[in-house]
Amino acid sequence: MDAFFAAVEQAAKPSLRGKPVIVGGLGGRGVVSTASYEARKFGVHSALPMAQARRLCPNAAFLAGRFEAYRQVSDTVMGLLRELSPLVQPLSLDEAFVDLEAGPYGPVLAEADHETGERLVLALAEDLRADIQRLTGLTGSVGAAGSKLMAKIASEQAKPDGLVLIEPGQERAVLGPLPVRALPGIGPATEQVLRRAGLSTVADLAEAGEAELVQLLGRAHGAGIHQMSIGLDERPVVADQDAKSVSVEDTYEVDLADRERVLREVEALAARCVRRLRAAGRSGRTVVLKVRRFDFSTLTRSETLGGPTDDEAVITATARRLAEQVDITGGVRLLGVGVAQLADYTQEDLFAQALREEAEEHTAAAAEAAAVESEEEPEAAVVRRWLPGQDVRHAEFGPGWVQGSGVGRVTVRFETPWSGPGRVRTFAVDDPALEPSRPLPLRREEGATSAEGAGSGGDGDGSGEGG
DNA sequence: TCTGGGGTCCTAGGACCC
DNA sequence: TCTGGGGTCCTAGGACCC
Repeated sequence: MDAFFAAVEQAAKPSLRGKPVIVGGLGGRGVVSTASYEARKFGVHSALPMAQARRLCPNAAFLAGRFEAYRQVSDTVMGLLRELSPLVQPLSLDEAFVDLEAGPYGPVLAEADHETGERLVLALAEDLRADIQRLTGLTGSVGAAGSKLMAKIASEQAKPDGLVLIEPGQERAVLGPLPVRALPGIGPATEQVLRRAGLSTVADLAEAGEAELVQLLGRAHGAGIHQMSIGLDERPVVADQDAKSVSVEDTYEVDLADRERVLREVEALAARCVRRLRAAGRSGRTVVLKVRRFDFSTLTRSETLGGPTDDEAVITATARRLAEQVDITGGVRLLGVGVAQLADYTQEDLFAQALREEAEEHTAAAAEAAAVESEEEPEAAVVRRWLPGQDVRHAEFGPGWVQGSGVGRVTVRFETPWSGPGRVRTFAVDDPALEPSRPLPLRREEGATSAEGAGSGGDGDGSGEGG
């Protein structure tokens, strides 16, 4: 999908169509997740610090992500891919490999002569792009080729809103002139190593040979890069696999200096991590703590337990213990808690879970009773956070989205994916007529089906982060 | 006003075991 | 009694991807 998150926002918010839109972390330490093509003209791109993006493109709409909406659209698109073949490998919400040979057109493609097969692939791809456009209003780009490597390269060349087919036999001709960075798996560090060795294009890599690349990059990486450089890629398309780890992390607006505060945050992160773990129906054996210090130096500490667990008390205590051992002098900008070595539920887990839930019910009931008796603690009024881009509904004015918020006011634009550009109104942040709402489907017809689905989103709805 | 969040894979050293 | 040789597991770090 082209500029996926930003494109979903433009589809959902008619007033933003044709305008620069930037989705990402809006805090002082945020980075750009996706910039619309209008914003890219100003030099804004993924991973750019948001502060720089604001300088480069001050008139853009800056929005926090709405992952439930992106997941809905993603489900629709992935559904279209599965019509082409059951063998679909999603790489993210907006990208996937499809093995056409494994699908209904496989036998036809195998029989067809070269030219006929090529025409069929092109027709399938154009139909797919049209279906995506029809069902979501968004554009996607397709790369077609004989391997995952070349399909990926082709789709990059096709963007935005295009289709590129690379014929078998043309691999080396296409790859040769590209910069080494075009190969997946070559990032900034590898690029530097290669540049120092005088290798800047893929053709240079092919010429260098496997021995030299292994020398420079190590056994696995070097051999893999060499294979790719000569257009060889035998990796199969593999259907969606179970996650191997689950983790949660937060970067704080201001570095944490206080040990007690760090420990409290670690416990909160561990609780969130456990919620995700359990929502996925998994348990884990290794608990990982991640700490990024004031100077951006990052360390991890881990502990492997005797067996897999999804017990919040166990995971929280382990994370806490790890956090007690790290030096936080100078301050901490990020904390993270993860669980690895995942397994599906075990009997012990279910048993421990039942015990704990029972205990929790007792303590919760007791706490409630105590709270009632001790005549209402002055529960700090939960100040609702209105995030730019967020979906809301007003009792009188209907559905809209938060355009901005500050000094006790929140500005809402009232429009929907199928309305024209809407008008703006301002309210007090605690206006009872205004409430957060779920994303609207981009097309009126679908939605009932795709929005509720079989809960494939896992952590998307229901389980919410509480308040 | 530098540098998110959620992942995957690889490497390397030490412990431990046979 | 200066030195083995694999294999596996654990821990830590780093590169990379979207």
